[in-house]
Amino acid sequence: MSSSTPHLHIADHDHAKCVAGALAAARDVCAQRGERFTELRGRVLELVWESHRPIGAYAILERLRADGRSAAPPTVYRALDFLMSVGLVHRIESLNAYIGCAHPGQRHASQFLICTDCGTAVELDDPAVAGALAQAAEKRGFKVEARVVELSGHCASCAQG
Amino acid sequence: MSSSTPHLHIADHDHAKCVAGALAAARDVCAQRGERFTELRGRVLELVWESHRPIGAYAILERLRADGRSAAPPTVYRALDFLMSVGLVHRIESLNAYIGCAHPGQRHASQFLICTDCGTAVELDDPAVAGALAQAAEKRGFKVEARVVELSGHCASCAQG
DNA sequence: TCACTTTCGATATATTATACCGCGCTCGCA
DNA sequence: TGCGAGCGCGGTATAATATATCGAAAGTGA
Ligand SMILES: [Zn+2]
Ligand SMILES: [Zn+2]
Ligand SMILES: [Zn+2]
Ligand SMILES: [Zn+2]
Repeated sequence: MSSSTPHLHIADHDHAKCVAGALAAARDVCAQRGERFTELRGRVLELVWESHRPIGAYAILERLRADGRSAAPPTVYRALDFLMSVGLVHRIESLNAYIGCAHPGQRHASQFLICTDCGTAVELDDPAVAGALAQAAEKRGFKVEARVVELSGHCASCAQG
Repeated sequence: MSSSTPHLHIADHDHAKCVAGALAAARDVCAQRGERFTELRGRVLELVWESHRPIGAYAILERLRADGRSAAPPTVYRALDFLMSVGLVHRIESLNAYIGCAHPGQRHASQFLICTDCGTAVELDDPAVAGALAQAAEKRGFKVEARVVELSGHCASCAQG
């Protein structure tokens, strides 16, 4: 009910393939890094990829419980922390929510375009933005370790679909 | 104790003047917009400007109580919401904290450089960054309404002062 | 002074996140 | 094949951040 999906404005796509691809990439990344891709971690990643909208930790928790599984907040946060540590999930700071990484296994910057109408978040890896940020920081002698770049507004479809 | 100030790496400056300037600008902004700059709002703004480090809502709350004033969380959040609504304070999403705006009363973009060593946050209004972001969004037909740009790392002084 | 609006005090509660403990499974290795 | 070290996870408790709501007080304009 509350979560009946507003139209997904991301160009139509085969979302099952989308999720399968994410899970396959996850297996690869973990194998390469000698990390364990457990059943729980897989399920949490799957839930994060349920849509292209950022999802909150407690929403993930509810879905785990709906699976019949016993779960508490640490269950979710541990899995999310792991998935973030290996670069499979990003945290959206302005929403306290999590989203699957669009470029798993690749070194990349990310910038998010978050639609406040349909809720979707698109991850960019825009070199001009990354470059401008790097220059701005360097100019002030600042050594960057982490970047949060989140633009909120209206996606192309919602703005005037 | 816990909050004994680590060295402030912002180039030495007369911070009293810094705070006084912020309060004066605040009066102007509120007068221009027909908003009331109450004693509480002034005190909260002063506390936000206590240093150039982002400060949490509950830290502000403690200081209000230390003044002998009765205060609860809504006291602080109302004042912060007001100050943000008139552009005198920014929220740092990646820290759940608040900082005084460096360009009150002016239309500006802002990007923050947050030092994880000394805690200071510097607000930039870098046109190249703003331009690159605007272009990246426009290219995808995205209408931007709000921007969160926060780089964490080491400031020039801390990196190798 | 009176009606109206805004600000504020106060209480309760929601939402997001972490600290900690102990068990059992996995995996490397003898 | 058995064993120990470490990791992942269930479970409980609690911390940290934020909002909903209501009524009283104070400012505002007529
Ligand atoms: Zn998809
Ligand atoms: Zn949209
Ligand atoms: Zn100053
Ligand atoms: Zn520093």
